Amino acid sequence: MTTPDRRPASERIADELRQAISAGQLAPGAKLPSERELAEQYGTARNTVRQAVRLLSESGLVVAEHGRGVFVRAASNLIRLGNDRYSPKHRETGLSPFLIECAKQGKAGRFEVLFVERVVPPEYVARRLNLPTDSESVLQRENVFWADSDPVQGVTTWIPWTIAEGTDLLNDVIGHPYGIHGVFEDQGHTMARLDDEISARMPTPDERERMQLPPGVPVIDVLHTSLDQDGVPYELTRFVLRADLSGLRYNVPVE
Amino acid sequence: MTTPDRRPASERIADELRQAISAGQLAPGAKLPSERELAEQYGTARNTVRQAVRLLSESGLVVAEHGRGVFVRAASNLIRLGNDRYSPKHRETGLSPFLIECAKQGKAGRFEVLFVERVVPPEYVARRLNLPTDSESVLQRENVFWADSDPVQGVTTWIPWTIAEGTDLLNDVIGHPYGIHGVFEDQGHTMARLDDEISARMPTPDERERMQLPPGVPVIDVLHTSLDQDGVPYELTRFVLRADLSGLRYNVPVE
DNA sequence: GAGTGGTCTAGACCACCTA
DNA sequence: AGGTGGTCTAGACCACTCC
Repeated sequence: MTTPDRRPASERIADELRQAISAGQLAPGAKLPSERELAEQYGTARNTVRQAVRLLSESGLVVAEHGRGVFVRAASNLIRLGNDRYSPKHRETGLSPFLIECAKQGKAGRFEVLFVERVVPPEYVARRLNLPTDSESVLQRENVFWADSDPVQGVTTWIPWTIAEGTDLLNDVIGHPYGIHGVFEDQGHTMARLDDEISARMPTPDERERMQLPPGVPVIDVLHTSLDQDGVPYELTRFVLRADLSGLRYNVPVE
Repeated sequence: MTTPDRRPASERIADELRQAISAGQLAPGAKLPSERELAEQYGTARNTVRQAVRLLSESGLVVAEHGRGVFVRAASNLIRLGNDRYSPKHRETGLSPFLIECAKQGKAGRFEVLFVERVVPPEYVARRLNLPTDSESVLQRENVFWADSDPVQGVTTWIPWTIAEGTDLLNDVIGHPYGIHGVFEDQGHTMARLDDEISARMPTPDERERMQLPPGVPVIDVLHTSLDQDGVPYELTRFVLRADLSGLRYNVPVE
């Protein structure tokens, strides 16, 4: 006689499915039996099976698609962004670092401009850029980046109004051949250092919707500050990345 | 007449609670009404309230404690590790970078050694260290780091056996005043560059247990490679960090 | 229209915490 | 003992997909 499994039924079911997946009986892309079928197989209520599926989905093993079924998630290469995304050596290609990385992975990258406006900065922006929070002291630009048909990044950039005023940065489309950072250089700010603060968290409901995030996928939240040749911060960008499709990489000297 | 809210009741409830939290009516540490009370207030079944609480918990706003209640999570400063964790300037303190960071945040840091053994390296380790996978070519060391009473990091280090053999690295306690990296320097490897590959994901059930992770908290997974003065990789460390208590920071030159 | 996942109900019992 | 969250049941209807 075997020892009875005293754990909750939902965990037991999740475990059996997990094993079937790692054993290859359920290959990436394969469809699981429907929740109603599983409930009957295991002799439980459908809600219990749903709880099991949620456990798997939270650890990123499966994705539920409404009206279609639950599928084993295919492992995919991460698009890695890192310190070299601003390197001058990528200049000559005329492509933004995101598009270069997409090309490497054989994906089609594109982006949309959502919002360009002069605003009052949030506190965490003002603090890092040494600006006041009591006036419209920054220009805010918002973009979304896509790889193939997946939205993978939300990007918000804040630029001190004293720098942005009267430049191409106010337009949706940046005319400068080197993009936004080309404009900064024309204004006398060359990026000498970057300061990236990185966190990970679950997405807000808003982000979940905008990035079409499957449940159980976290986001990587990067607060990037650009520092010029004099150590002055002149631009701050917040990247929110889908953690299942992207990552970061820093290959840097030890100082 | 106002437009009826057509979203699911669970989302509506989650939203109202979210607003109460951000408005400060429910301060950090405060206890929410019990699920049964909320169900009655909103005129729904308890399961619906539970779904709402799950949504909040997944975005890290609240924590449910079995038998006690659901509490607004206190915002806590992140312990940020980054490129300067290996900087020689921290040498003189005689503290490891993790302990320094803990001290800054006013927390008590400590660590445990779980495992020190010669092993066959996993493929991703062998590839980055240019080692074979068909022999016990590396020394593997595992640690857990604590801040106050919370386990915040699992750390696994792999060192080529040719470097580790006969050194202090085989012992649980490293005698060298500069720690593990002091030993590497004695062996002729000074860290000139680091290469950190960063991802985020939900924890495995195993990690969830070992780090006592509340549900809905992701982990940050860092694969760190140390490169010496000749560009040779001589050590690889994998950090798994609780994303709710820790983050990363890279302040680096643009090359 | 048939089948799928998403949401919801109105109960029940268990495991844990506090008093 | 009484209250809390955790799990579970056996239904129901809705929203979406595919044929």
